Amino acid sequence: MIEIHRAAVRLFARQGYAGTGIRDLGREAGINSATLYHYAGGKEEILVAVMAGCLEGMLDGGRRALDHSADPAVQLVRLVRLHVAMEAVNPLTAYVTDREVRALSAANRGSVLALRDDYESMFQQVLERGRRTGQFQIDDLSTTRMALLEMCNGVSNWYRPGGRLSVPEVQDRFADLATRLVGCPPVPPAECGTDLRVAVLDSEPLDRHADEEALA
Amino acid sequence: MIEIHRAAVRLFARQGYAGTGIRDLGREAGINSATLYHYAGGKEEILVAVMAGCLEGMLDGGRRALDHSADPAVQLVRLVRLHVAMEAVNPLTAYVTDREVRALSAANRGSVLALRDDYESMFQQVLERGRRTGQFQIDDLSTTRMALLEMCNGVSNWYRPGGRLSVPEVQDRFADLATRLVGCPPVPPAECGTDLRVAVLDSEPLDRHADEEALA
Amino acid sequence: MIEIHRAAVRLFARQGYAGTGIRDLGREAGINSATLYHYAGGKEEILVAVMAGCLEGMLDGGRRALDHSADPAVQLVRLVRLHVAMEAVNPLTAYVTDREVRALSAANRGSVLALRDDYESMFQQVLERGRRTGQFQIDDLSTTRMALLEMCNGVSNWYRPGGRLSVPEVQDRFADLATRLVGCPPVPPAECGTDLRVAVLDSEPLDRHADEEALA
Amino acid sequence: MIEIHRAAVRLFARQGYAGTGIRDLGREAGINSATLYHYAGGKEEILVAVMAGCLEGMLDGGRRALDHSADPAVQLVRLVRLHVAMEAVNPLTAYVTDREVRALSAANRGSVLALRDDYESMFQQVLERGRRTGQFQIDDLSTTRMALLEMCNGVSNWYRPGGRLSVPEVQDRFADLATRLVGCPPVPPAECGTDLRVAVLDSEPLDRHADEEALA
DNA sequence: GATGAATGAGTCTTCATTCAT
DNA sequence: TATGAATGAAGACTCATTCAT
Repeated sequence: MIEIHRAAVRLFARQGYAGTGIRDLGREAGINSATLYHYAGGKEEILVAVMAGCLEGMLDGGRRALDHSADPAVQLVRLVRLHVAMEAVNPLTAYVTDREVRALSAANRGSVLALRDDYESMFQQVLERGRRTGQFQIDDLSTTRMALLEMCNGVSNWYRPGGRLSVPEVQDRFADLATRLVGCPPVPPAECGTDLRVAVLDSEPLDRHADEEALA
Repeated sequence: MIEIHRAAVRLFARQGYAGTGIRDLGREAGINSATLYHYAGGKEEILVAVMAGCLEGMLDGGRRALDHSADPAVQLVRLVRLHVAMEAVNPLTAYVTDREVRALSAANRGSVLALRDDYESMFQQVLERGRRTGQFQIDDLSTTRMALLEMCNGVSNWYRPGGRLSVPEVQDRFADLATRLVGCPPVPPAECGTDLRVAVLDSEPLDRHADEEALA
Repeated sequence: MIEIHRAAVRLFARQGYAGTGIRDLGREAGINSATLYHYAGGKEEILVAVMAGCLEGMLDGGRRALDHSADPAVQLVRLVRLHVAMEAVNPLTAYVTDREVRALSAANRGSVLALRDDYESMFQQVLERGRRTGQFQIDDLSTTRMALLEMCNGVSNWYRPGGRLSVPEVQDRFADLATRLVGCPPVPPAECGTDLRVAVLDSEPLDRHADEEALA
Repeated sequence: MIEIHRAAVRLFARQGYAGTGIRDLGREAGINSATLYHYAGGKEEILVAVMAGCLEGMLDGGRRALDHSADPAVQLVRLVRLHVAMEAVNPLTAYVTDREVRALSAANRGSVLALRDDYESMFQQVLERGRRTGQFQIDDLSTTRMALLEMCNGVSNWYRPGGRLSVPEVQDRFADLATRLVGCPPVPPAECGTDLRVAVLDSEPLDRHADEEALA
């Protein structure tokens, strides 16, 4: 049930997975904690479903970004725009997906990490090709990739829908920052996907009242 | 006792604060869990001590960085070099300090956040002055500050002492990335503090056997 | 659940509140200690419920005793007969109610003491009026009230249902002792409420096997 | 060490034996809890010593009271005057002695109860002889004895040195109440021991600041 | 004589989970 | 479909006691 996932994301973001009880989840979702098992199958199953949904959304978006053009600069900007939009539109889901991997049991952690590695390898490949073509001025490829990803992941730490900046504004800023980071000129708007949009995930809580200070 | 703090940081980084029991802490430190109370006074006290030690170390370093020169570019690079060194030399302590704030009770959270805000305002001020002097090309100041800090904080996610890169090498890379981010030319080595070093914190675990996969 | 309260009264009377563990309570009630929380909500909640039930029973009885007649001598004897019956019929509950007030946390202690003060003020008022009318020969009112109440409270220390004396016999004795104490002639049976009876409280243990030596 | 016993009585009266930790005792006495073992030998040993001291004091006084005269009325009044004085002069010690018997382990409980039974049998014998001589009008001897003792024991619940009444005043009141209870005329002052005094026990705390509300 | 260090067993309470209804 | 009841294990923390110093 969608409402369960939303309640879970809200609480996991606020208190952490380990710090959230199954009764908290039930109360937040408005159901009995035993009913929660009926629908969602258990605490870890909820977390896995949330993470899988988020990572698959990012993978889908990433593949579409790469398909659009063969130019590494265009690809990078489109990847970043999509990633940032995902974080900005679904900050709580993205936050939980990024930070609670360690809470998973070994088996689930493996499959989630596989998805994450798939996703991150897209960035790696684009950076490699951009350096090979001479478009990117990158000193250490791995360091740059990590820095870029951390910078983008961080959006879920501070951005909230309805805040000072619109999602496209955030995308513009980060597209600019990303090209600076790799040392290539800005990509003209025509090609960089200013129209790229991202859907609200099922697991993303809608109510903006209760969790404004979720991440302090 | 220092060994307790080290054990705590090791486990908090691996399993999270809420996911770590005080019996786990005792076992990791090689003492009875009751003895732990004798020395450290409780689970949250340990976390607070670790965080305060880390943040005060960063504040001290940051103040020294700013004192050295009035040039924003120099200040920025020195701030980044120190911050990155702190994260690279004490990755587990920095990681825990960054991510477990929500686990604190209200009173402790307040004082820890005060320290963190003090620290982050140094970056804010340097960026502001650099933009005012025209040395930095910054679109949105707040976004840039967050991106910069997230990028630097991320070092503790992937760097480990003894890894492929030395700490000075990481500092060099991030100094370069930071100047790119703010749109200013590289700062000549003579002024940017290539000699800046950072001490190993008391709370940073030394043993590299047990936590290789700590953050997966 | 009533059985939990009964088990609690049995053990609190035998070992004291602080000397009784929640596992003891569970074992005595025949349930898991976690189940006890499901029903009773915690150790102190149990004690508060027991005390409130007892004191409210005494207050109700006391009010009825005063309503029956305006004659202080009649009122006194009826108060004493009811009080003594309550102690004799529910000795363990009354014993715990009287002696474990200090175990309560501040908030609960306040409300319990308020009930007790209400009850004791009934005695005070009757004694005052009896002295004013000249029916009672009382030297020091406060001392007499304390002595009278302690004497009556003490019944729960030594009386047990099914013992040598029946409850009405104990009532007769104490009615006599009370009139002696205040220096007034015996009240004729017709008016003094020889028919006053008291109900067994929900919290009073029924089983007379396990707690014969409860109060030694 | 006397100071340890005093601290213990203060805390046992306020929080109960089971509710008082050995570290509390140390803190109250101003010494380390390990030192306490050196002098006093353990928690229960302290309680036993306090109780024994109190009961032996009462036994001594009781024997002297009986030796003075063969008249049951005189004996009763002298017993009561001494008992009440003991409770009034040493209220905390008497309170603890009366109420913490159940906290003792079997062996110690036996010997303490033996002392208490010895003491109470004095009252029993006096009452018996008074009834035999026709001086006392007693219905049920056992009930009267319990009522009398409870009434006198209760003094430690509400009397505090330095309060509204002096000790001799309390003695006067209770001597009067006791004769009323047994139905004999007042005993002339000349014979009833208006000069009977009682010593402050070693275990009785002196400081009246901290424990005014000890027994609420 | 006095204490800090140390601990196993205990404290109350909450946990995730199952199951009969 | 949905839940109250139930529990063993675990949560953080305190206990009375011993012992080397």
